Amino acid sequence: MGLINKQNMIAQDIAIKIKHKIYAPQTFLPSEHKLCELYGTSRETIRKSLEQLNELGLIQKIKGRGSLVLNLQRFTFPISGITSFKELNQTLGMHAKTVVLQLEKTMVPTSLAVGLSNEQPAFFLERLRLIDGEPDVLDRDYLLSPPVEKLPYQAAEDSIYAYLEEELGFKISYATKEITVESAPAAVREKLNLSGEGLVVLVRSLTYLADTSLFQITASYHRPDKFKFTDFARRKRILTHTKERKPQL
Amino acid sequence: MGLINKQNMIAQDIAIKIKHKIYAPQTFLPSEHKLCELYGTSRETIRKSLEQLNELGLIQKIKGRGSLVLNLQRFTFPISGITSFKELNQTLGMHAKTVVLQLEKTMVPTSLAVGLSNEQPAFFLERLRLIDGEPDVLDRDYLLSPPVEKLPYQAAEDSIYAYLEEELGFKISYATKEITVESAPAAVREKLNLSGEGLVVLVRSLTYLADTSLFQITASYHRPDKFKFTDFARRKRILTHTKERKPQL
DNA sequence: TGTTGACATCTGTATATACAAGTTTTATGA
DNA sequence: TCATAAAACTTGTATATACAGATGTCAACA
Repeated sequence: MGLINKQNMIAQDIAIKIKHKIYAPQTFLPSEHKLCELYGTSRETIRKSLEQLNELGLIQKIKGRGSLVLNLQRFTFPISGITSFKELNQTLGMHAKTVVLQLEKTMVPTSLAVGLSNEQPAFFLERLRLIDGEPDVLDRDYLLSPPVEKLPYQAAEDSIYAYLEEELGFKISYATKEITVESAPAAVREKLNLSGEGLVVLVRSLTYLADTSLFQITASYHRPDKFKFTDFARRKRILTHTKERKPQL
Repeated sequence: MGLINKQNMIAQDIAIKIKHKIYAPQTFLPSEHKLCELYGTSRETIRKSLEQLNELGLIQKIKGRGSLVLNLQRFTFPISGITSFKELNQTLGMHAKTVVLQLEKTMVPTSLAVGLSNEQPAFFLERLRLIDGEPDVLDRDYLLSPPVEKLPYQAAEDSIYAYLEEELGFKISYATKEITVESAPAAVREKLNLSGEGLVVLVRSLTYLADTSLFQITASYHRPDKFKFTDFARRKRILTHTKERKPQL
C-alpha cells in the first residue's frame, strides 16, 4: 500500500487497537502529549492522525478532556465511502461470492456518457453478488479505456480495485453516488430473482482518479429486501449558501 | 454561528467564491502561498481550510500542481451528512413545506431504546414534508429529555436544529444513518398517499451531541418514487482489518 | 458543608521553519 | 530543432513554539 508516512501509520495503529478493544469504547485515548512520547513524534502529527479517526467516527474529540473512543464500529464501518465488495466481504466477514456474468470491450452507451466525448471505449463488466448462495446485488461497470487498457478475467472475479491500485498503480481518489428506487429492467429482475413490482435499489456511482479523470461508471442493482446502507456523518458548518432573502420589490 | 476562527472563515469564503464561479470549475485556486498573502495568514491555516473543501468535494488537491475546483456541485451538495430539512430547502431552492402532525411529550418506545435506560422521556414529533404540494417524506422524531427540556411548536415547524443550536447552544456533532427499504405501516402509507405494495425507503438516524450523548432518534419514511440520496466520498486507505488468513489446521 | 479560586492538564488555533517530492517552465547544449 | 538538465514553482510531511479555552483537581476559606 502507500501509507508510508507517520500520521497514517499512527492512525492505522490506533484504529487497530480500537478494533481489538485495547482502547475500549467509552474510555479516553492517551492524551496527545502522551501519544507524542509513545510514537516519538510531534503533537501536530498526532493531531492529524486523530483527525482521521475522528472523521471516520472511531473517536470523538472533546476539548479539555481528551479523545473518547466511540462504540459504533459494528454498524458503521466503512460501508459508506469507496470500498470494494472484496474489502467489505473481508471486513464484515460475510459469506459472499462473486460470479462474473460478462466481460467484454464495448462503447459506453451515450445515455450514460455524462460529459464524455463521443465513442468512449470501455470494458463492460457484469457481476452477480451472492450472499449465502442467494443473489443479492447485480453490478454493471464500465471501466473507461483509457485509462484502463487491460482487464484480466481474474481481476474481475477477485477485486478490480486491488488490480488497479496494486498492479497498475492507479490512484483512486473519490466518487459521487446516487441512490434511488426504481423499477428494474426485465434482465435484471430475472438475475436477481425478483418478484412483485420488481423494485430495486439502484446505486449509480462515478469514480475518479487523483487527477480528476473519470474511470468508472457503475450501476448497482440491489434486492430491496436485502439492501442496507449505513453511514457515519459529522455535522459540517461550512455552508455555501448565504441566508436567503426575499427579493426586494 | 460559531465559526469564529480563521480557517473556517477562509474555507467559507473560498466555498462561496467557488459557488459563484469566481473560482471556476476545472481551474486552479491560487497557490497556497498566494492564499497566505491574500488572507494574511500562515500556510498551515490555509492548508486546513483547503482540507475542509477537499473533504467536502469542492476541490481536488494535486501534488505539485495545485487545488483544482471540481464541478460536481449541482449534484452533490450537502445532502449526505447532517443537514436539516430547512437547510436543504434553502440550499437546493425546493418548494417545500412542513406540516406538524403531532408534538407531545411521551416515553421512547423500548423497541427504539438502543442502549437507553428504562423509561426515557422524550418529545415525540411527527412531521409531513410536502414538495410542490405532494407528500414526500414523513419524519418521526424522538428528542430525548434530557437534554431537550422544552420544544416550542414554532421550532418544530421552522427548524429544530436552528432552535437547538442557536437558542439553546447545543453542539450537534455526529449521526449514524441506516437506509433500508421496508413495507410501511398502514398509518404511514395513508399519510404518504402510497399505493401498490406500500414500500418505503426508511432512513433511521441516531444523532449525538459533542459530549457523545444521544439526543435524537429519527425514522424518516420516504416515498420510493421521490427518494434520492446523493453522496460524495473519498477513498480512505485507513483500514481496521488486517489481511484475512485461512486458519492453520 | 459548601463555595471559591488557583493550578495542572487537556484540546483548539495560529505561526514559523525546514525539507521532501511532484510538476511546469526555463535554460542549456548537442 | 530537439532532448536534456537546471531552476522555479507547487503541494506533502514533520517539527517546534506559543497562547487560548475548556475541564478537572484540590486546597483555602467562609
